[in-house]
Amino acid sequence: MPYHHGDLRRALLAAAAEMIERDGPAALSLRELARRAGVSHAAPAHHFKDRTGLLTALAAEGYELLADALEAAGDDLLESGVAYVRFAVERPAHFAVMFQPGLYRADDPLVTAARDRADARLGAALAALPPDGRAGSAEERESAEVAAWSVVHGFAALWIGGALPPELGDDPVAAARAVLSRFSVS
Amino acid sequence: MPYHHGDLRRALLAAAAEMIERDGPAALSLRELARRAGVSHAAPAHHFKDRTGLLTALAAEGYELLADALEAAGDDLLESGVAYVRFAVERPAHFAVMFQPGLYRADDPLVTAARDRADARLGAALAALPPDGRAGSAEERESAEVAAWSVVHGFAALWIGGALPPELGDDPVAAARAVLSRFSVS
DNA sequence: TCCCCATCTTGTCAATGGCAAGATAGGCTC
DNA sequence: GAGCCTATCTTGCCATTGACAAGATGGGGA
Repeated sequence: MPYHHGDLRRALLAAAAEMIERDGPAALSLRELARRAGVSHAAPAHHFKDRTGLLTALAAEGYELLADALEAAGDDLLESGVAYVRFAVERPAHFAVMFQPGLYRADDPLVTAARDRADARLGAALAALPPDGRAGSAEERESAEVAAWSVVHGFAALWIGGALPPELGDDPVAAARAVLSRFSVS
Repeated sequence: MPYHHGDLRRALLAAAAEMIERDGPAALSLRELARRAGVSHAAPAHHFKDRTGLLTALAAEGYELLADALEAAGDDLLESGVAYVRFAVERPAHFAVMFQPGLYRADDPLVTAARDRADARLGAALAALPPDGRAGSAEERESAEVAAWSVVHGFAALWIGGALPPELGDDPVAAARAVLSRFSVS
């Protein structure tokens, strides 16, 4: 084992995601991460400063991945919603950290930049709302966009939390497509 | 200060909710709780066994409170949704714990009983869907119910997380009413 | 060749959760 | 009213953790 790990930062982030996915953000231990990576207990501190710093890096990475997923989905509203859910289900650790701003430094430049990118993609998809092009007042439009975002986010959160009825099946993406396609705003 | 606190269990639960509301479930410290209640560091263990036990009690209390709120809202779908959001905003600590099953013992009898009660009330409100009484297939009905629940839950989660645009104002209940009233399923 | 600095290690400290053993007191029985 | 019984609370202890300080290592550039 070389003195220099070579890719410790990435290894720590991956191990952290795995650990959070299994036992939640509260169970994340820097020392346990270090043991898994085969380095000393103080090595992570050099890359992330402290525990909050690691979670901050995870959140930034999460927003980047979410932006990528939304970008790949294009401007179609339904496909963007499905991509949002797929991201949440495939990266539950990132998702859990991202939407608990108290866990990390939400005003970190890397985080805000990535979040802005994701928000822009989300806004572009929501611009397709309503499909027929008729727009009401600004308040009505705002309410409709928030409603659309809420369904998608709520479905993802409830699925991850295991709160949804088992009748939906075990494929979250298919279930999301079925549920979201039934949604419209008047 | 008497040797016996008199109402330590309730005092600890209240202090825990306050603490979680400020800094999240991860920041909850049994010893800090004990200090605030003016008891020794091991006193909480008698009432809750361990940290997980305290969070389990909080989750059970949360489901009871949610069931109460839904009960007071009656069978009206919109009012039930607003009540759901009001509960989440007024008791963010309970809400945060309840929907992170990894934090507590989700199979605890007190938890499952309270959750069943809340689920029953939720189901009763969702039975009013769709308003015109025309029901499609069982799958379509399931999708519609999950969609309705998802909007409400997603709105509450995003509001608590501070992720929603400030244009919605600072009154979550009014904003929820505006957003949810614009929602319908086809 | 030599030095600089990013990377990693060892050592230490306060705080935390959890367990064990004992002290206290309110209430019940007789 | 005397004595016990048990829920409640305390003191003491240990392993683990996050954070910090100081030092070791070695790759890359001047």
